[in-house]
Amino acid sequence: MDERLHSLAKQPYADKRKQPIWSQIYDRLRSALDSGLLPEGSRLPGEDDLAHMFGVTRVTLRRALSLLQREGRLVSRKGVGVFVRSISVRYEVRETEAFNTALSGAESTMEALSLVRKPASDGAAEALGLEIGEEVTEVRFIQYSQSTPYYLAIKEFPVSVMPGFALDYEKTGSILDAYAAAGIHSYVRAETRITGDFATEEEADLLRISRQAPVLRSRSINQDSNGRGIEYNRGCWPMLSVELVFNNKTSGV
Amino acid sequence: MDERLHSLAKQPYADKRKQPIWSQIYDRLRSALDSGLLPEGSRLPGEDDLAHMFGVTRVTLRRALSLLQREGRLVSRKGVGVFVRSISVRYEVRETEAFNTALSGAESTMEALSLVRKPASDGAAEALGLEIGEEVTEVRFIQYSQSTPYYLAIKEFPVSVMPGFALDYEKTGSILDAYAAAGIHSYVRAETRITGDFATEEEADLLRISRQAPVLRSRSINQDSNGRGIEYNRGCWPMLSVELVFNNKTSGV
DNA sequence: TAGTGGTCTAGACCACTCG
DNA sequence: GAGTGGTCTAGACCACTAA
Repeated sequence: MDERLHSLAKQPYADKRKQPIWSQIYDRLRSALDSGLLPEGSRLPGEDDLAHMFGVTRVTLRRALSLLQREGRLVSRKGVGVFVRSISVRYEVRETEAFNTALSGAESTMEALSLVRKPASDGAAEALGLEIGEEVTEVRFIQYSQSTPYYLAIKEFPVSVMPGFALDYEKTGSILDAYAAAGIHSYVRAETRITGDFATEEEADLLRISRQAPVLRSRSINQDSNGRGIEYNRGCWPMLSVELVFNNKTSGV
Repeated sequence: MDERLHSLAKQPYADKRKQPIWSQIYDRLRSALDSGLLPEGSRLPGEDDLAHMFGVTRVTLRRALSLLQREGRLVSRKGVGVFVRSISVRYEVRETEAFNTALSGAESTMEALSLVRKPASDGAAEALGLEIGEEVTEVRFIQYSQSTPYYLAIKEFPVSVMPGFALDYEKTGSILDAYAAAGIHSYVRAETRITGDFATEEEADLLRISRQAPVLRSRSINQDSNGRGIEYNRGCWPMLSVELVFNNKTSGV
């Protein structure tokens, strides 16, 4: 398959006044990714080799690579190489369903990174109506699909509402069960706020995307049936790998 | 104020093993933008001058500039210069309110770019449950806030539901009035889908952002009180200039 | 015509990773 | 130590815009 990449690289360029060379290289690499010529997880040839193959300088080649990195299709690891990141499909995340981690037809695993008790963040305190300095149980999650990380979340649960959350969650591994153990059998996603941003260094490392890659962020509030705030959630996806779906089933206005 | 920019540029750089020079230049330019040293709409010195001021090559300087351009804080116009784009605040767009153009405390103007009758797009046909080839009235909008464009929209209204839309809208300039003229006095935002993407060339020109700048996209469906699809809307914001807010007022689950 | 941003080259040195 | 990606330089030519 190195040979096929060579033949892709050796084609003559179109008039560069119409489309810059770096953009043409980008197109060719993208087609190589789409066609499976460069399969997910595989390593690209070194930048020196690639630049030579495409008949350009490393600077020009890197311009094409960096665009693919920002899109989340490639990831570079310093001193190691450039790798194809699996992006496959855009996941549909239904914000209005019973649980916000619902995924459309893709097996996914949610893994807790940390679980600590601490004072509520400013955002959580305001959203949940907590006193200053009031404590929450903070859990950090990362979600994988086919071993590719694609979602980060920080959830805060007020200790005053769910004093046993840490134990309940560690025992069952389920947030819904921890809700139930605190006597909460129904809740509603009261508000969701969506913004775009660029990944922080930590987020980029965890999601295995390049720094400065754009991400979608959500901040949401869960309330129990009495309107009491029970969860504040901050989430983050690589921009191109998710589609958020909001439904209103109510009729009339 | 050129003098203040000079003094900002002439400060010595920190250890470049800790933070690359282009990143340090980025930080200084950003602080110049935040502090108002480079006011909105103003033109930056030429790249040759800036590079000389910061003691680096144009290539290095441009790396800092391009990041600010992708963020939508700067816009370059070939043969003219680099300008400060007003970004000011993040607009809150409440998707669940009566009308999706509701803005939080900012005077804004919506301007129709075009109004044509044509076969429904694939997305509209599927979303609104139209026959193949069924006609819609398509209206393209651009929304400004303080003369800065920040929202593009393409709306499709089925001719079968609102045969007089074009005339009604042109007469009143109001979508709600055109709804009413067709006998629709209440409707609901049935579904909204949010994705991230990069601006197309046309979008970048209209929104006055740089090419390859990330954008937030929405695709939404309006239904009348009988559940009939009456509008399909595709919208697009510069990624960093909007916050989308979704509320669920229903209690219980 | 003069000045601007957009592109590209041919080098160079560095920090990092891994065998 | 060898190979990798990350950064930076000092030039150059081009297309575009406006006076």
